[in-house]
Amino acid sequence: MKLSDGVEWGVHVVTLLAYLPEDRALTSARLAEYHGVPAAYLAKHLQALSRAEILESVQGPRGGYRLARPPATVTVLDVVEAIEGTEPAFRCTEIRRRGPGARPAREYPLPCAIDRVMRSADTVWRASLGAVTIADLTSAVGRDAPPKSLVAGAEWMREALR
Amino acid sequence: MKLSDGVEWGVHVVTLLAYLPEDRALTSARLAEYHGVPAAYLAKHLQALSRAEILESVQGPRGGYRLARPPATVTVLDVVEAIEGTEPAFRCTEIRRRGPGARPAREYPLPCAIDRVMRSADTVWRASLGAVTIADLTSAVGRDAPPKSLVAGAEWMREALR
DNA sequence: ATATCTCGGATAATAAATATCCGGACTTAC
DNA sequence: GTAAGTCCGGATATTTATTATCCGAGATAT
Ligand code: SF4
Ligand code: SF4
Repeated sequence: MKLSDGVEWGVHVVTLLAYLPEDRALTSARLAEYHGVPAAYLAKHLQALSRAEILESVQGPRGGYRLARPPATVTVLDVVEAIEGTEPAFRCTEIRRRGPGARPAREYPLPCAIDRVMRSADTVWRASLGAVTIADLTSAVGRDAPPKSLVAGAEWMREALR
Repeated sequence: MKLSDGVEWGVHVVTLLAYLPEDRALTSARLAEYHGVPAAYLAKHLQALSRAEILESVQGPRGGYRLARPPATVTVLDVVEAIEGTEPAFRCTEIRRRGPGARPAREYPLPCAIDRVMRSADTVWRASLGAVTIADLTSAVGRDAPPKSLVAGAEWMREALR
């Protein structure tokens, strides 16, 4: 069980874009450069974020990606689900219906006890991620990132916007 | 993000073994037959459960696997971690230390905000799984499995034990 | 109008994780 | 003592995830 690398990238990208001036955008190549990750694969995840209405893309010269809505209305869960998908980590294979004790499907209560436990764990996991917004992250970054890093980041963004 | 199939199998196996008479054991082949899953692969997961001290193996004729401790002292989390491993689904790649804003490692607080969110979600997930024991599952099964299935299961076990 | 820049999607190659199989070591019952 | 039966660990195959490359459609600044 492992989350895709894209999840980390996605959260970072969205957080960075929260610092972007309104009405500007950053190109996928720049975003990849900033984070030091493979551009092609990041682009794929950016498309997913775009489809999920978390980012919006603007084409042509001076185009790129920017946030589609205010950081306070986007949760970490939104980003995770856009990239990783929404189906639960545990998928029942109905193995109880294969063995010697098998019965017709309608005799089984759904969902079974095991599935209930797994689902409930999945639910609290998602709830926990859903309780934090991107706005929360940016304020945390402002609080505990190294100051010099913030300055360098701001400088880089000025440069990237020409 | 997807849990290994072995997790479902493992939970089922441990639950079934809770019904096994003291001082007997079920062979991995029988367990695979009962659940209708590939024997060789199930065997691998059983080894993991054995290493985790959840099952204990007895070799030679009349050997096989049985529970290593009472069902009430084994949580679903124990089984999941034995099979799936204990490391969190989100592993930080330290991408913030690759970009233009990069600083020497000691300037960064650990863990960062994003990692904290992910860790905390992982923690509640595990806590949720850790709150349910195998004993809880067996009583749930007794409560809502189809009666005919229980009878057939008991019959099968009698036969399997010769 | 047009030349240029960007995303969007499809395709292919590579790497990694997962699922499967097999032969050897060990234990037990007789 | 011995032979049958079982687990154990490593080798193999299959699937999935990641990375890289390409071209077309649409948008925009000039
Ligand atoms: S008992 Fe539950 S977890 Fe197991 S196969 Fe049936 S529905 Fe799935
Ligand atoms: S900011 Fe946090 S999640 Fe991102 S790379 Fe650094 S430690 Fe990992």
